[in-house]
Amino acid sequence: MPELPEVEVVRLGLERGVVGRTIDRVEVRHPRAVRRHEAGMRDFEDLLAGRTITGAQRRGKYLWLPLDSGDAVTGHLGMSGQLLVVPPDKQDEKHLHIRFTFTDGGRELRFVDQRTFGGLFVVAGGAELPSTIAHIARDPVDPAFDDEAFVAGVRRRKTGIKRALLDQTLVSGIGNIYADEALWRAPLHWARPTETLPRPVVRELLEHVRRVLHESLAAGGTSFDALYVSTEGVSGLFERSLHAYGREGEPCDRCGTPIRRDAFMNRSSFSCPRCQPRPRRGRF
DNA sequence: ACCCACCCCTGGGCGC
DNA sequence: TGCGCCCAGGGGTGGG
Repeated sequence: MPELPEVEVVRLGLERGVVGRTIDRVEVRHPRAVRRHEAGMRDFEDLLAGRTITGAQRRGKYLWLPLDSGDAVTGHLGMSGQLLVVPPDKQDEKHLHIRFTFTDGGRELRFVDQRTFGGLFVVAGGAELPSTIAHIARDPVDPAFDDEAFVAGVRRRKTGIKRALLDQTLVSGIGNIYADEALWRAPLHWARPTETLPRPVVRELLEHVRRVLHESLAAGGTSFDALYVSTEGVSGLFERSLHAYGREGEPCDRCGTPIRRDAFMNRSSFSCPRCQPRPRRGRF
């Protein structure tokens, strides 16, 4: 389940592995892997053949590769998407959906996705910021992220704090794992109403978000269910540093109380019942 | 303008 | 051993 640190690890791999290279051919093997591309998968293939990749960019969990044509190959890894840079003679992965070969005959770029929640598309003139993802907010690792606008935005919402953290139009890059980890560190209960949070508390929470994202990035990300790997196929090591996510029944690292799991938003929320007590009037 | 439920998908784990 | 069910969950969409 790639979130910001995992996607950033992939972006770094793309920067090393495909930037500056010229695409020879693109082969789409699964129609659903090409998303939001009106003209269809054949057009996707045709637009990319012969183009040179000039960069590797990221906003939140979205990635894009600007091309010398001014277009951009844009994509989201969804739950299980992988962008692998592998030797051409390596056996095809079971869920290999899109293959990019290059004019230099070197390593291929492969989009592999078991659950097909992810996908790629070409955005015309999207080299700067693809229009399709213009609604995605900057992420907390972005130097241009506006902390005070985020604080004000959170306090304007009428929702629970975890919903706000997961809202990619308010702040991007945070998914279930890092939301739970930041809330554990804060510590705040996931249902705490946003409008009751004092400014300094929101600022502090933002710092916890930043810190956990940076720490995870330094560890190569979290490979909780082995579906996330780098472009080189390497798993991240941050799972061993998680305090809340996936630790139901295990003792809280702060107070020893067993971590609880709540069903929420069709997913799980992990928290410490003692450090993160339920608010009296929470937004569940 | 904002909030939220629903749906897309596959494989691993588990109970019977 | 096999079947069916649940779970993982980001984000687009459409309804309220």
